[in-house]
Amino acid sequence: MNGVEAGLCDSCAMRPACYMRGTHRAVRTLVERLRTLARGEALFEAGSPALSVFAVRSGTLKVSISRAGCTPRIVRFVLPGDLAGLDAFGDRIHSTTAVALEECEVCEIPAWHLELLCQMRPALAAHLRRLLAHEVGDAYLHAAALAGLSASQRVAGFLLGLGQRWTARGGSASRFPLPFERREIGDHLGLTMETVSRVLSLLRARAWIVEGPAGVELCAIEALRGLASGEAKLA
Amino acid sequence: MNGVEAGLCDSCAMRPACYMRGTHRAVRTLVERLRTLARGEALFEAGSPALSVFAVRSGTLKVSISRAGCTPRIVRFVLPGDLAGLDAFGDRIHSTTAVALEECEVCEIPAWHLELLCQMRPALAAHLRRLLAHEVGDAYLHAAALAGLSASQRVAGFLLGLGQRWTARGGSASRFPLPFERREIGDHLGLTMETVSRVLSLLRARAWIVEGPAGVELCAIEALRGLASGEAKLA
DNA sequence: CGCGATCTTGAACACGGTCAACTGACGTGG
DNA sequence: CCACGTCAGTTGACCGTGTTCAAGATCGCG
Repeated sequence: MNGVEAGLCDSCAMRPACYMRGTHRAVRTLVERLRTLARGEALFEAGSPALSVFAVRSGTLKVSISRAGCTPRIVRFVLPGDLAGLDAFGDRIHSTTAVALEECEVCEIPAWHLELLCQMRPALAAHLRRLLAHEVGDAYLHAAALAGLSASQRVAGFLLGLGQRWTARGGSASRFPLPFERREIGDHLGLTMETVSRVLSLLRARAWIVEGPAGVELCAIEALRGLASGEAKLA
Repeated sequence: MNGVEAGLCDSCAMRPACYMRGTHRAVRTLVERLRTLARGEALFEAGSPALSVFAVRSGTLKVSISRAGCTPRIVRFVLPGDLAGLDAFGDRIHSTTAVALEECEVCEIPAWHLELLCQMRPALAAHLRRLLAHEVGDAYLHAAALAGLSASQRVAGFLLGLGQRWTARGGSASRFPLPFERREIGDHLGLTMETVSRVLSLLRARAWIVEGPAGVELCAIEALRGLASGEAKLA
């Protein structure tokens, strides 16, 4: 728990700030504690006070928002290295719920601590603004996709986007885990489980993807790109 | 241009920071200059360097994002008092385009100036984080609406949401200008112009809204709420 | 007055949702 | 060890919402 772990922290969004790096003095750590979440366990829930920001070391989470009277919609998936709970900087009340999709390890960073640090290190404050601005941009792109793309475009774009995110973490753009249920993918893309299943079945039939226990492999990235951009269709 | 204007600045998102307040020393102003935009003119465009943040004094803008190969989608509408161009804090390149829907007056705030000020005034930095976090939350809610709501729910929710935003600015929740074309509303809600027109026609036929040259009046807020939440339907 | 842009309305179609049946994997208990 | 229940996923048939295409209506403005 003291000292940075090789690999694990390399692509963490909080790396520029994290005190753990290279020190063994627990008292100097930015991270209050390491939390472990079991599959299905909530990291935070909408409506609860937002006191901390979380950096995910391992595992994936889904972040969802519920509107009165409809099923919760997943606004984003959190991969290792991502932050969750940045809405702590809003009204100090979480507007979203984050649930672990598998066993997860997260660093809990008290918001007051982070804010204090921001006052002393302008670069950190700027970094945080950058992360926030990036999240806004991502949300806008997602909304645009929901508003304008067909089911198969959304699914293809989703897979390609995941690949991109994994490469940014030192993984492969074409082979990565897919720890989501069909329903969860649908809740993220504004589709039903059945539609997601149908599209994935077609992609498999075309051998553009292969699904296995370890995740998914994108075998025809270019074809998927054509599909996502609308140049090609899944007749 | 020096000194705050009564009313105009009262509900500005930058009010806690704005140097104009109560001073006549032009050199102490946070605002670099006041820009006037004609209808249709762009405040900034996607891909261009993001050097400033803008506070809108009067007029409304549309902020849109384009994905390759499809028509631009409007991610939000900017009302007087709102900020535009907060994505300046991301990669220093605008990811969106902002276009005036009518004659607009905006305060241009250089990003470097704002950042400098943030270092000296932690409260301002926190305020900015709050604005950013709020924008994330709004974008998530919008995405959830696009993913899960029917056409009439979206339109009703859009009108109610606009009313809310106008009340926050000291206006009326039930009578406000509607300077958007059908097509623009559709581009925002993920619908076609025709569908927006049909829904609005039905709302007019039910006398739940009245449209005039001055804008729109919501005559049956409760009915609209029921529609937006899905309890009622526009048969 | 006449042109163009916006808005409206209608009719046919297609995409994705809904409902339902079936499969296969996994875990529990007889 | 197999029977059973459960749950995720698959696949099919049907249907409804919203899109598409097309024809007018309305309004602003030269």
